[in-house]
Amino acid sequence: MNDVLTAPAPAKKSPGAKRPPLKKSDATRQRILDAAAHVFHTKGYALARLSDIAKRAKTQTGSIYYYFASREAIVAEVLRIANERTAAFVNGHIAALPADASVEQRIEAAIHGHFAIVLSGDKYASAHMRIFDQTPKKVREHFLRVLDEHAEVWRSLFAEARAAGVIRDDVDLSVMRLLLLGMMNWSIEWYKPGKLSVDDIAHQATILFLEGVGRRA
Amino acid sequence: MNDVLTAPAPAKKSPGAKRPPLKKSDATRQRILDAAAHVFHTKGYALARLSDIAKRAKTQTGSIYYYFASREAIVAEVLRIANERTAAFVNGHIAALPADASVEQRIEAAIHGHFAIVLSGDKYASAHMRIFDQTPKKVREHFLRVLDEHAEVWRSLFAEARAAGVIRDDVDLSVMRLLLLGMMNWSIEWYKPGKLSVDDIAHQATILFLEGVGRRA
DNA sequence: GTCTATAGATAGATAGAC
DNA sequence: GTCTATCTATCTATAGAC
Repeated sequence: MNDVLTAPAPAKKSPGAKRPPLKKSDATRQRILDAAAHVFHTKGYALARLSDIAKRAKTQTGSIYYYFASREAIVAEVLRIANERTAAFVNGHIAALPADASVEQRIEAAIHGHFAIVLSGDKYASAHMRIFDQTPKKVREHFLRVLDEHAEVWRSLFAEARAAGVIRDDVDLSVMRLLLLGMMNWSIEWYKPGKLSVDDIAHQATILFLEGVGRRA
Repeated sequence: MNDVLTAPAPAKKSPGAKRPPLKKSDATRQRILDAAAHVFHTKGYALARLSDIAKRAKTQTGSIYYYFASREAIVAEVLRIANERTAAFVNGHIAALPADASVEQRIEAAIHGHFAIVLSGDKYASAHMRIFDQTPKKVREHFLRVLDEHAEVWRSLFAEARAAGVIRDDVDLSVMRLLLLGMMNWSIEWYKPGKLSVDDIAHQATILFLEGVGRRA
């Protein structure tokens, strides 16, 4: 179990000096993971059967065990990838800004990035939001730590904003960060593509977060 | 199944003109429900075994079926009670205000009420937050409708605020409502009693919602 | 009304052929 | 590497004694 969680990501060994040859077995493993992310997202962890995953991955239930030691090892890997992608996405949105962007602009970019990955159908990220707290305790505790590491981006963004004097003094930065993340993460529970785009939602959330719904005096 | 969901709450028949006599069987039923709420809250729906519930209710797994037709009937009843209590709590907080309270004050009261029931350990309400989307599809769909009815309080509060001119024109009321509820509901994922009280959190959330984190110009 | 015993079904995991 | 067959455990739900 612990192995599952603490083992580093398979260190893509390049068996020459060339690009990874994309072996057949890697492709199958990938299909299983993609299928798992999809099934977890759709049915939740509890109702996701290995047979559902196998079917979608066009393989057999038994075959899965050639790649993964257990059902739990599959979720763990799905969650690991989800975290990796989410962090990369948020960081990417921030990095895409011009070097002289204000801290408000960077917060806005981070919010857009987070909504984008949560709502735009990345199977792994949406599976993560959906199943995280259905997951076995050990797995959950492990990824709570990972999540906390990734929260560092937000923490430093907020600290910087306060230092720059753009955040009012009577709010607690940790609470604000957690409320903001909650508001974004929960959106998967209600958002249905339609009238409003993901960017619209992100924009509305940015207004709410930075300025509130109240009319300025 | 449908019976489970559409049946009205057991219509406390008073077999005289007196107060309900609190039969023994009612007490047992109540113990089972309380136990179920606790176990659901603690382990999630998927991992909650009828044997866990029976043990905590000091009865036997088989005995549960004297009171409930199925495992599903138990969750349905737990969710029904949770919704009832949450609505009553939020409405109660609003009603406790003086008659001439402003709409901002009523929104603040509603926020305090919602945080209070979610974070202050009401077993039913916290079970609801924790297990809702692990629940069988039919149950979930039914309570989504119930939830939507209860959202009416928030809708009218927001509509009133806009009519009173205290909400800025460039925000979508539905999106605001959903973001606010998400921010509150997700808080159960991170809140641990400690430095900050539930009221502190609610106060911070109210500032965030009405005024935003940004410093006023 | 509450208990014990057990039926019946399901699903994760393993073994072994190919 | 992938398949089929099966073991084993678990859990909901029912039957029937008391």
